[in-house]
Amino acid sequence: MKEIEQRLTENGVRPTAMRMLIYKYLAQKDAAIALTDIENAFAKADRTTLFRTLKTFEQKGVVHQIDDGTGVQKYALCEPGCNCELEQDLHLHFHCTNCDETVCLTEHKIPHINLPEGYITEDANLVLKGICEKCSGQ
Amino acid sequence: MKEIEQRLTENGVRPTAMRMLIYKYLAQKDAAIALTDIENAFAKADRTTLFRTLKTFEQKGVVHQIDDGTGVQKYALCEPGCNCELEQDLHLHFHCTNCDETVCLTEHKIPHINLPEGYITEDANLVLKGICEKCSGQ
DNA sequence: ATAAGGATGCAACGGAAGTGCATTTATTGT
DNA sequence: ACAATAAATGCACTTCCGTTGCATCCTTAT
Ligand SMILES: [Mn+2]
Ligand SMILES: [Mn+2]
Ligand SMILES: [Zn+2]
Ligand SMILES: [Zn+2]
Repeated sequence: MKEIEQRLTENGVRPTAMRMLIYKYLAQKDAAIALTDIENAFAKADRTTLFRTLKTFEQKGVVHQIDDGTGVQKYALCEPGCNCELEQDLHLHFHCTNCDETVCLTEHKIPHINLPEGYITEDANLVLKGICEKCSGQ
Repeated sequence: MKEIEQRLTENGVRPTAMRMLIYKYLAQKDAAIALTDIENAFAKADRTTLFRTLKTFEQKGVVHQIDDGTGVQKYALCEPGCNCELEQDLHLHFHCTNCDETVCLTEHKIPHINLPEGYITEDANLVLKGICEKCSGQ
């Protein structure tokens, strides 16, 4: 718990009780988390607070947002040393169509694509979909 | 207009007046189209009809859906010979953060990614974001 | 002409993101 | 310790988009 407090402080996020709980919750999950998930896990807290906590985390580089194509925004903790706010940690994400979970594949970066003249690429999002390792029974 | 009728019929879509107009609208646009766009273009038609038309088109392989990360579903006509319903035409998409338009880059396929053991990839979505050729003034 | 099936229109629902404002809690200066 | 200030939280409400149920209209086949 002390480490969480420190981590938040380092990133310029004031470590309130709520925020540390949310951080802890994110840390113990290996899949990306939607606002609704947190809402269900913390029934007592207000949705707005959770929403704003995620936005604060995102802004301060504690989490990064993931668009996996399901239509709901998900979030995952940034790796230590991840510079996703600078759009330099373009790892890809995998969405399992069986268990509906999305995970970061931080080791797999998005390959560089050569576009025609005139296109200036500033960001990229690559989502692979299929069956995850848990569900494939492998 | 005759060609549109034929195209729809070929794909097993009954060519009603409304549907041909929507097809024509999609054909004359070079960017991906959201339901709201069509709604604005055809003020007289009902949202539901337009919605179901797009779903029918998608199901019959006339259009493919595009998730560009903006949170709104977009659609674009399938290239002749595109087998996107079989998930074999995995071209990438470019979303311009300046003009907010999204285009198909049908010539650029999503590169194959080697995943760890256990992951079975069945589909992929790659969206590049930045400045499009129109907006870069190039 | 009639029956059947498909297309369209109207109304309503639901999920999720987001905002304004009041209230509570923490921080700072005196 | 107290007042002033700022930040965090909670409540209510809104908007946007996708989606569904059901009634009606139109087209097609018998
Ligand atoms: Mn990630
Ligand atoms: Mn496309
Ligand atoms: Zn899975
Ligand atoms: Zn542009």
